[in-house]
Amino acid sequence: MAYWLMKSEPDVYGIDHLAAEPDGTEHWDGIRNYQVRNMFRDQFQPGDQAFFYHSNTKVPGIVGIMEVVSEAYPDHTAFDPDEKYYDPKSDPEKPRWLMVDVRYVRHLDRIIPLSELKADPALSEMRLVQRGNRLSVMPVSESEWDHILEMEQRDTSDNG
DNA sequence: GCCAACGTTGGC
DNA sequence: GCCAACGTTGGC
Repeated sequence: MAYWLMKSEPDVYGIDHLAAEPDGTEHWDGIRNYQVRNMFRDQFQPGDQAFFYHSNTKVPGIVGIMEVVSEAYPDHTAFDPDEKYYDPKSDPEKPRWLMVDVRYVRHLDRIIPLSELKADPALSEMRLVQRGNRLSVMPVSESEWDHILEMEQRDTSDNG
């Protein structure tokens, strides 16, 4: 089983949107990056776990956990001219872009902000905290995953 | 809103 | 195949 981190802007589609879906399940569409497409195609498996990360917001950070519940399949939004991420070069006969289904698992007990992830030496190898990283989906190692779940339980109050 | 960093496109 | 121009991402 693999671990992932997947970014979304909460104003567009946040973890509360996913939690409110029927069965907490929705497809993760709109990916138009080849590295991510290849990860979907070659590495994503049902049962994989993923952090839900809120980007482009006041406090960017990890807010919850979801589970991958499908293998990769064609992203149909690429075929629809009315869609924001329409790509005329993606042929339905030979789809260029893929998506996976994910299911809401839970919110974290607290948001773990990017600033805290960046400050933690144990996470210095994460793509997320490295300069100029622009991937919206990236792998997380098992040790990083476990470490972040330990951070979740950490008391961050000043005199706690 | 700014802008650094990066991926993609397309002329040559 | 090179690389400048352009568009996008996303933290700040």
